[in-house]
Amino acid sequence: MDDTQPKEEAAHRSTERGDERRQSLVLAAYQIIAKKGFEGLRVREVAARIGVNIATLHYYFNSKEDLIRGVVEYLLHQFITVEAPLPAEGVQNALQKLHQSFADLQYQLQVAPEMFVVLTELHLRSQRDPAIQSMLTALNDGWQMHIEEIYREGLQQQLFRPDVDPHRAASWLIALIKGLSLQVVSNLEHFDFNLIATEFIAGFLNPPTKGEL
Amino acid sequence: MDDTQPKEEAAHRSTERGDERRQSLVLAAYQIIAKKGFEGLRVREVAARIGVNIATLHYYFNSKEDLIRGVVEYLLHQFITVEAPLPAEGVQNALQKLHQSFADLQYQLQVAPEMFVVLTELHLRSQRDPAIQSMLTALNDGWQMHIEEIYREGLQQQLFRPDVDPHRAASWLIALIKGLSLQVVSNLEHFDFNLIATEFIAGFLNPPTKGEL
DNA sequence: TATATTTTCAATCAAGTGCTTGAGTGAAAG
DNA sequence: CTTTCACTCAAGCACTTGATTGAAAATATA
Repeated sequence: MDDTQPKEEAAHRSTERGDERRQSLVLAAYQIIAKKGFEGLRVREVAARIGVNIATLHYYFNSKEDLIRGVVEYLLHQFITVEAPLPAEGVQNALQKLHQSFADLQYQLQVAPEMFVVLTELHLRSQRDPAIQSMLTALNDGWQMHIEEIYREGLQQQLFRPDVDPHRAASWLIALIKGLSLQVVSNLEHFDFNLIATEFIAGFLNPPTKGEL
Repeated sequence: MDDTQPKEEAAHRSTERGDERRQSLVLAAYQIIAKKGFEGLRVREVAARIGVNIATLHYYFNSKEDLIRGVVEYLLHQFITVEAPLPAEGVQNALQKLHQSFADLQYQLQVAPEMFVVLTELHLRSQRDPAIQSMLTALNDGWQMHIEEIYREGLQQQLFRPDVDPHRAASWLIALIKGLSLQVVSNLEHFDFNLIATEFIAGFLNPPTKGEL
């Protein structure tokens, strides 16, 4: 039996053509959510954007919630893919890794700002939807651990002040990134991420680097 | 003439009873948005919560959008009231003011977390609604200036490193606060604001205080 | 080929959705 | 007593929403 989850998304077998349809529907929904929020998501519009009938959508997704689940999975996959260990071009030390993390995020924020919009939508939804809550938690924890690990590495390499707490430092960084992306996405302010990365990381450096900023 | 704005909210004269009704409707809408987001806001429910007919609601607010405008005004007023200069119990230096700002926010986050939920909802809406966009911008700028001023003060008092840029420091603090509140509101993490305030502020202190953390 | 399965569609439904209509209410002003 | 006023409501209008149906078309399988 392949009932890995009690709630299966749809009662159709996996075919190449079908999987493509599914994916394109999810993508369409994702784009609509990015543009109009969950508030503005209509299954009719999702179907129309692909050029299929509503019933076709309901053939692939039993319900609107199912479709949304697909969107969440798609987003998380996107995010994780980006967050994944960089195509190692030589060994990097902790500092370089931190810089790289900032650079990745800046790139994503430029190239796919909708990702952060939808992510924020999910943040709000997570209050009411335990399923989204747990998925967000998982994403968050993964991110947190990734950053924490870098800080631990940096501590071992004695790059940071010995009193730096990896957990707290990582929490900060994540909160800061979320806040910044919120500001950017809302067009309230634009930031120079290189500068931010440099300054933020410098705040934890081992020898208090005077005048290096 | 008192046509300060072209779009008046409703065609009714201001009476004590009427203003109360208006306010209670706005409050009800605010609570529903906090609980279910804009996605879950129904004018019928707003009216029902107060125990009046839908038509009564539409007597006070020409449209749902009008009602939402009222909510935004209410929220901003709340926020500004909180952000307002503290009941000065003696003169405070810049450091104390920064700590106080953190304390205020922590208090609000505990006492009225919905405020931050709705604020985040507005952040997302601001992409599509220029009116909200400008209101948020105004709020943000006011906040930013307030913090910047504190930093400038602290620089003058030589409390901070001379290379600290007030604008950037304030931007950070605001972004950090927004990120933290997002985390807290989503139940992803809980923070010790006193600790955060201390560490964050310490990062900009003038004599790099070793071992003070 | 014939048979079964998968995919698509037009048409439809019940339950909402924001908003309006027209008829009132009691209190104050004339 | 009549008129005016701010205010309230039951009823319902026009439209939208997520979801379903039954029958075709497309595709695969025997």
